[in-house]
Amino acid sequence: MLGLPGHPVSLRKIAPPRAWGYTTTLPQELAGLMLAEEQARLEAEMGKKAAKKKLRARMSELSVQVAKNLAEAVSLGALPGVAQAQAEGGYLNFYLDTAVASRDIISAVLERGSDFGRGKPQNERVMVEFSQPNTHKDFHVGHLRNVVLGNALANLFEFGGFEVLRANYYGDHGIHVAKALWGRLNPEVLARAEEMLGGPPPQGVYARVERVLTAENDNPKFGEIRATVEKETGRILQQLDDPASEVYELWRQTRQRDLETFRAIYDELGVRFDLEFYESEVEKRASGIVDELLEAGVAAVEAEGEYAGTVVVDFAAHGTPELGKMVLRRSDGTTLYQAKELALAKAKFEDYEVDRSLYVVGSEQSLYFKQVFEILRLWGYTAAEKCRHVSYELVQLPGGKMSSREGTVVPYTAFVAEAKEQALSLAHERGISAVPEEVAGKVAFGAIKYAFLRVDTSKTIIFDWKQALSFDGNAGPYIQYAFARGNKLLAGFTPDVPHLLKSQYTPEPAEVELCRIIADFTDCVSQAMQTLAPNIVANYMYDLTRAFTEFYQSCPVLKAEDGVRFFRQSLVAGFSTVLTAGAGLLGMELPDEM
RNA sequence: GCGCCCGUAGCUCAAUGGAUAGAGCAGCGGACUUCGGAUCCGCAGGUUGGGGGUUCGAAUCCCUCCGGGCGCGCCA
Repeated sequence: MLGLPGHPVSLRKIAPPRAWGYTTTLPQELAGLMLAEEQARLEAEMGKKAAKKKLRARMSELSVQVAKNLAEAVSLGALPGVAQAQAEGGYLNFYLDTAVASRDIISAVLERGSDFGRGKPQNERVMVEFSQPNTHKDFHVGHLRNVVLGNALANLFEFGGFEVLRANYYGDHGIHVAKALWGRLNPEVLARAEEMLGGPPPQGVYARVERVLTAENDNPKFGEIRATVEKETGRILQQLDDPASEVYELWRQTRQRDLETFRAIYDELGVRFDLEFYESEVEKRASGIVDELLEAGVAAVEAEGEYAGTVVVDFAAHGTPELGKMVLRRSDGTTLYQAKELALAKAKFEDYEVDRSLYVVGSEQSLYFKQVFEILRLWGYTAAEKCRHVSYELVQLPGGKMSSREGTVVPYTAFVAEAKEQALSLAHERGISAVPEEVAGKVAFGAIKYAFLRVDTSKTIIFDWKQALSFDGNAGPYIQYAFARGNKLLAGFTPDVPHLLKSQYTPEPAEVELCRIIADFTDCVSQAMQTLAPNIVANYMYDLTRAFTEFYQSCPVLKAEDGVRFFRQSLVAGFSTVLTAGAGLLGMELPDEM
């Protein structure tokens, strides 16, 4: 539009605190081009650094001048909605007519309602696998990050127009189960071993047995017990596959009990799954999968060396030596975990015809998933290209890693109970004695979910009770509180878009700012989806809420005269709509009052 | 040893390569007899771990060093 052949002009939104509009850095880019020749000459003369220094002032002067010239050359008529073009420093800014832009965006929100920001149907099916808890082990706050994250991602893809299948994959089989069952079957022996070890045992049978198996202790008697445990857990593991055994029945019952516990947690968190896979089921197909991979030439029997007799995928033979080797079947004929993973992946592709597959799993599995996806690719699944490991860092304690063996995990139930109590006591402090349990729950879960989601997934969360239970400032309840306040301003209000579009009201700066942020919602959600980063939405929610409270502070709504009140109520309604949509994406509930 | 990730204010975190690096907490000082004080406003706090490079422009990209986390198993 500015007649500059061959040079792309990109417009960006003006950096937030400044104004509502678009900007281009074209003047600076042009200044750089215009002085390039001279710079080359100077560089030869005095060296690069000195040349740059010398040209710096002229460069910025020139870009200012170019910006001015361009601003004068722009014909505003050609740019609908733009009120003025202005040179500022080396930037060329296009400012929107904020009154018009504000009315337009509020109207758009009120018209589309809860569909505002929603993507067009993509005609593509994406499976999001998350949570994957192990039965016979405790559910702790580390697992919570996964659930909350996976759920938010699934919501984002749904909102983005994809058909989403939420999948869970329960670890209900394997050595950890055998260990837990041994502890249940041999409580006296376990207690005796713990006596020798001293110290308080950790919570949960699995953790207690695990401690006995790994603790340092020189007592020969203790060594005997340990040897017994090792032998018997091996036996239990085999019996798990024999429905006639007594162990099998115990497994069935304890497994069922744990699955119910998990489901109660998901229910409480407002998370549902479309599909539930079980390791004990998938396992049955694992061996056949290994045969298929052998036949396909992806895997091979190892002839010699430390892996002699196993079935491995040697990535060096397939052009990706950096992935090393992956063993699929032991030399004794039993399969490894990854064989189950591949069997499950095959089912996902074939039975559910997924186009994309997301695996929400901790970052420590990063190499593992590279290997798995590469095997799928070698196997011929084109959808393997669209498999993603959604990696997130662990939740740690100030003293280091959470360890069930050392009894340092923060159990889910204790944490949630504490959060609810905190919500109630804060309400009491504020003089509201009759807080409905329901509201306290929403506030507590809002705080928890927001706390986990606002942080970039690549950052380790150091769990701190005080901080996790902070309900002030940049926290979930701040957002909920604003919503509750906004609600009060909407009693008896009915949106009327045609009327709004005719409004002659000139909004105050706080109102314009709120509108500007509302207008950003669409970009926010698509960026969050594309980068698999729900924290973008969480941070957006905070910005949006902050703009609202500033508006609330400076612009009376109910007390304003009719025309102004109508505009402001429309704005509040738009805010509430977007806030509700964003909260829905994060899996956060917004109480009508609190 | 090799690979991946992280390092931003005292603490916890933001910032599609773009303008004066922003919030919350903690600290200090304030707020209209007006729609809800889980709120708002102000002050103070920064060599973006160090160094080099690329670029008109770097917290962001590249190299290197330092510090921290994780992974590299016939575990799951």
